[in-house]
Amino acid sequence: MATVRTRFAPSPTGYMHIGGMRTALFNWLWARHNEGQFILRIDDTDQERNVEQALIPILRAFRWLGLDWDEGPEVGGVYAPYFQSQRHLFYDQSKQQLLDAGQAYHDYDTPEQIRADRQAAKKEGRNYLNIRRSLELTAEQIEQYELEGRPSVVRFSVPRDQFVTIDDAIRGRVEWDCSLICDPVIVRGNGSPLYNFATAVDDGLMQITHVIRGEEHLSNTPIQALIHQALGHELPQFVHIPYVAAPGSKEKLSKRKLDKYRKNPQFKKMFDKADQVLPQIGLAGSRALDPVMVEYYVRMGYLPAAVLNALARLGWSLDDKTEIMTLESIIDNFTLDRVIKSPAGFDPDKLISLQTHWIGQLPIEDKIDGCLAYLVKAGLIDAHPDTAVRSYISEILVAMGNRLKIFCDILDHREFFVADDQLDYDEKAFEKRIRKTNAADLLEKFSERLATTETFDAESLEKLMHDFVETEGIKIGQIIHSVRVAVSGKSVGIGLFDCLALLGRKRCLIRLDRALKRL
RNA sequence: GGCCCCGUCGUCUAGCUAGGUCCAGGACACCGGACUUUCGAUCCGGUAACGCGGGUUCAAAUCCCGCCGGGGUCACCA
Repeated sequence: MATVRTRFAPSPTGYMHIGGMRTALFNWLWARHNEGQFILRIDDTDQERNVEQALIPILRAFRWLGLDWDEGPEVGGVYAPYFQSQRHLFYDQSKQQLLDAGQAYHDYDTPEQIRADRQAAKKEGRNYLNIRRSLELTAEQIEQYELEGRPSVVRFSVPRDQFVTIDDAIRGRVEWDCSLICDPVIVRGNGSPLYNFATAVDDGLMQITHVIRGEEHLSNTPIQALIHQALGHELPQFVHIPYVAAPGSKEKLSKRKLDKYRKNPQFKKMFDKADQVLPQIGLAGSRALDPVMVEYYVRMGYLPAAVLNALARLGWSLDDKTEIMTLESIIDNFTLDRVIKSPAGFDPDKLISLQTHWIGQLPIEDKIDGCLAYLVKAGLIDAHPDTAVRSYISEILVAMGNRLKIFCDILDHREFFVADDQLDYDEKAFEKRIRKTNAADLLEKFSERLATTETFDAESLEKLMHDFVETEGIKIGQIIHSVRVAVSGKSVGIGLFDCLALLGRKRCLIRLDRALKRL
């Protein structure tokens, strides 16, 4: 059996689409599962801008997830070049082959003519089929046109008396009536090839065995199949996987609908989080960074393992139970027959839950490193923390437990890093837990206890609290919330005694005092 | 509108190829309870789905037909 060769062919857009990443992942997975090759090819036939620049975020996304490519940019390969913009020779050759065989022709129709044809078809309510006027031209007329320098495109000549059939690995047998298919333009007036043509030429030349792509490409598959056929290529196995839909919808996830997504309840959380975090770490607002891009997850502090796990579960499953999977396990078990047919809505909540799992698996040192980056960027600690700082963070992380889901969540606990006089108070919490409850008296007394107690670890502090409550003859709820707000500025957070112990006696006393003075 | 694809809890999905063990399983979310300290933490529990209508059959989520619904795509973009 031939070696499995899959490919992902991104257009250099300057960012990596999360749905595209999922497609890339499936291609990579299938190649790795079969010990075949995964090729990265850059579809830049229509690129005016700086391709190299636009490619950086895409390659970075691949590297971040640990998806390596056997052939492609930077690594080369026997089928080089891997940029379509550098493959004109091949396209010219194939174009000529088609032209010579009468399977393609120069079309001299003007855009105006074509537009008129389309409108006429629409008006009459029939399917638009291009009119092959240029085929009626005499040799003299063509010569005349060429002399005039009249522009022409090259169209592939669809055999209108046929049916094209493909046997898709996921959809099964799909058939199209060629008499309904327009002759596609394969080469522009300026000589550059078009997607459907370049793709078929390259997939054939590069010996691609499996074309795994989003279902949205199903409709241009007959054209590619026809071109393969005309070029004498063996047809690759087509694998049309369901596209990734926006959360809670069946619509394809699209970068153009960002404004709409900001209102999507699930996506909204992600946007809000970015709005809150990014300014703190010196990045512009989330306008430049959104959850449709892989970059978002990188910058927010998600784990590759989590994103990989979530992406793999979008349209694919191992069995009826397994949710948590390592990349190795996914590779081992990844088969095409377990890919689902219907669109898969991207679920941010599921991602978070997977992320929570994977971050929980991380060795503490890695967790520290992950959080450190955010603390440094936010200016809360020095760039080169000593071991004391590291172990302080370590203790905080232990106390946080699964409250830390994403690395940037560490910024929700600024209270452990800011100077005592810089601590911000949540005014609503302060009002409710301190001002309204007339907590001043109790806080003062509690403060005295803290000042005199011998040991200041979580356990003894808890004991101290219970003693205090008993001697004062109050309920614990009457004091504990006030203390929390006084020392941390907020009403929620890690366990109170862990919080007090972490801050240490001195800071607790200063903060308690400061809170009292605000009254 | 033409062509094509899809349709199981709110969401991701298992089951459908070889009909019964499925009054449909798991996970996330949600709701509730517990933890005589909060919580977006932890533990426990609960609600919740085979789009509709016909067939075939002793038996259908699973097979057949029709309908309805959703989506993708119709460029000298990829």
